[in-house]
Amino acid sequence: MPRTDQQLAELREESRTRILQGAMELFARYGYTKTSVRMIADHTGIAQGLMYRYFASKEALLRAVLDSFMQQVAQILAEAGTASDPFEHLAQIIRLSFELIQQQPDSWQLFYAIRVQPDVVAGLHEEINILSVALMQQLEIPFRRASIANAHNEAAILFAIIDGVCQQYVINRTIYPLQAVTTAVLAKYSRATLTGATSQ
Amino acid sequence: MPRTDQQLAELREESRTRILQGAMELFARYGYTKTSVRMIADHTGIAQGLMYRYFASKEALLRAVLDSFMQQVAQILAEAGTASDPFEHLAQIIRLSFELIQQQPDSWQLFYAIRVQPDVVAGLHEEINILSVALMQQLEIPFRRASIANAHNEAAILFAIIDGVCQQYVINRTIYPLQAVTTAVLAKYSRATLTGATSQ
Amino acid sequence: MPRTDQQLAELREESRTRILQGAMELFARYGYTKTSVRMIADHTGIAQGLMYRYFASKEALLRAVLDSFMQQVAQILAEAGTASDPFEHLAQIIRLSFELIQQQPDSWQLFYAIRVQPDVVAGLHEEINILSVALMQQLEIPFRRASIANAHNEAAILFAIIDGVCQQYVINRTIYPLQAVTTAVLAKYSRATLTGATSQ
Amino acid sequence: MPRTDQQLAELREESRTRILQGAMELFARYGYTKTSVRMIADHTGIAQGLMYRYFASKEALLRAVLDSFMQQVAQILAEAGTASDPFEHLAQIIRLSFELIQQQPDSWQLFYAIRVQPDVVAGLHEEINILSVALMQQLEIPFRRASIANAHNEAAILFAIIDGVCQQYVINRTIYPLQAVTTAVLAKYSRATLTGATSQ
DNA sequence: GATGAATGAGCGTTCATTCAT
DNA sequence: CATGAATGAACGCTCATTCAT
Repeated sequence: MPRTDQQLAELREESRTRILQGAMELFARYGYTKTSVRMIADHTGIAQGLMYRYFASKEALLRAVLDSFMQQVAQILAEAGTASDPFEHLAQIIRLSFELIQQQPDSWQLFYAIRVQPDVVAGLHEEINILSVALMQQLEIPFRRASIANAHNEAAILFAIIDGVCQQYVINRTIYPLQAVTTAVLAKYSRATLTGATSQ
Repeated sequence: MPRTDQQLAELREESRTRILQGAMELFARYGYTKTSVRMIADHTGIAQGLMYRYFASKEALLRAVLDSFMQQVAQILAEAGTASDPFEHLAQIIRLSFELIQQQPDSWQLFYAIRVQPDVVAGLHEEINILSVALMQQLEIPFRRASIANAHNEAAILFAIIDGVCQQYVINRTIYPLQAVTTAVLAKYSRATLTGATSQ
Repeated sequence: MPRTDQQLAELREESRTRILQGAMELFARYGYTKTSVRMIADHTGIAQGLMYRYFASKEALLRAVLDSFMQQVAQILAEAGTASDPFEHLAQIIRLSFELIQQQPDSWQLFYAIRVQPDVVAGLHEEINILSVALMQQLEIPFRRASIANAHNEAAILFAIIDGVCQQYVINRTIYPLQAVTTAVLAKYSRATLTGATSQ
Repeated sequence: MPRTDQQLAELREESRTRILQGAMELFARYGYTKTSVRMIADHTGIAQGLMYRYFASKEALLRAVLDSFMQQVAQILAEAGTASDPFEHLAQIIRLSFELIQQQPDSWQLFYAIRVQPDVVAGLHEEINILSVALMQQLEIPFRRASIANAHNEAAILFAIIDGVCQQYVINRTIYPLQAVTTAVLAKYSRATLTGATSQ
């Protein structure tokens, strides 16, 4: 008895997700280059050939993995600013960012690695830029709401801090003092500091 | 008649440099993995086999490329702090960093790519860490001399800013507003701001 | 529709056998070193890469070839001594040995070549020694049963004769008078000679 | 001041000998395939290119090495038979053979390895055959002088014994009981045994 | 839809040989 | 005569991709 279209669609969706999920894990753990299609097949329990029904190539799979990751990140950060107080909003974003990096450092490492590699995935650059711009705009909001001068540049600098700290952490997870730096960054972006108390 | 020792040494030095230089360019442009030994040979105009007279392996070549780069960077930054005024010192370091990234963005891109890729070169992580620590210590000096509280964390944050900004620039050279950000960072680390004038 | 497990097993078995067989022929004909993986692929009509699904390396393939050969030899010689009379037993072994060398001289040649080459295959030496010792022990039995003095040394000498003759034959198949030598060896190890009739 | 022709000839001869000697050592120690031309150059202290002035190729060098070895062996064995008594003559040959193998097992191992390898050196087979035949003829003499029946086959068998024993020894130098086997072979070819005393 | 055996281009590397000096 | 840097064909091997079932 043939399956209904819906059943087929579900089957497809499940396989696709399984591959995507498994690839994400392995790419994150071993890096894109060192992860072979066979490894993905073994890890996910599907046949090698099947991957090519869902993704045109290994590179396309990487793209899908990164798309999924970036979408996730975009969504999480979009939901970040619930605080009405702009300084608290800022603090939330900072805290959230450093939590995210701790939760799945491997994925971020993959992202960072691909991001600096020119031309590994055609067209990915643009997407990454879109994400970056979106994040920076998110970041700009609280500065603007707090009437901080030069909100755009402030956002760029905070973005750079977060980026830089996250990357240092990812590279050197055991040693990097993420807690201390988090505290320091929060202090630097506290109401007291930003509104000009004597010491920052 | 055999060549003299000096002729030989010159010949060797020239070939070695040519390979190193060409490899640097290609690694930076296409990434380590996507650059094949054949490509290096073709690009530099030497035979494939010759590379192995000067470098034990493709990996050793990468190491040499990175070592050369890191040594250069370490030296430049070590000579950065000539100003007696700690705030000027800070400004010098910031300016210099952003100049360096503009001067050879390809090399930095390669460096950033390798840095987040675990295990591409055995033992390289340690070297990179040593460099990072050295740079952070350089950065700490002016904060300390300026009697800024929590100099260590301040250095970490400034380091993150520079790292983050440089990486953004490298990824998106044409669009990233490096000038504006430089100015903003300099303002943020000016005497006026750090010693607590009303607005930062 | 995926193949059934049995179909798969058959497919695999056929490929494996084909590679093993082809490798045996080429190794025997050209020697291990001069036989390239490409040659084996071309000769057997399979793709180069496929070999590595069945054998971990070219060396592993050689090992498999030799193991298969040695196992065969060990089994054949183990079944050699069916005669109740020790002298007839001896004669059977001698005849059988010289028959075997005629039946597959190439395989023996490969075996002899590898045997004198130290370190071509790690750990193979021990296996070869085990086989040698086993064969010598086989050889010792009839001497002992015939109450010949110094059976151990007699076995060593007969072993050397067989080895020496086989090797000469293999090197120079067209010219070496294997028949005549076989007859002479049989005479030397006949009951009459061994039990001390006037002439040997 | 130009050198005289004779001086040049001596220079040539010395270089040639040096290469030949060094190659022999390395071929014997590591085997032909595993010895690179560079290794020979380093070992002998001459330039790589120089080898090609004296030998057309690495293979030609091997040929020369083996020629030299075979010639040496032929000469030694030719001088072996000084005893007037044919049985003593036989004993001398046997003893000498087993001494030779102990003196330079590496060289013999090289010889054995090349000998069973088809086509490694073009035309070498014939030379080896010539040597074999010469040695067998040497061996035949005492049998004939002792009026042993079937001297030709007896020589073939003794030749096989020596060959087999030497090879076993070479393969397994530390374990093979060369002394005991030597004694046993000498006993087997003693006057008493050959002329038909009761036990062999 | 799913399987995994099969393919073959391309990789990093070695090394006998050549050649400018 | 002697040197050793330079060459490039060939090696063993990997792995993204295809295809028969």
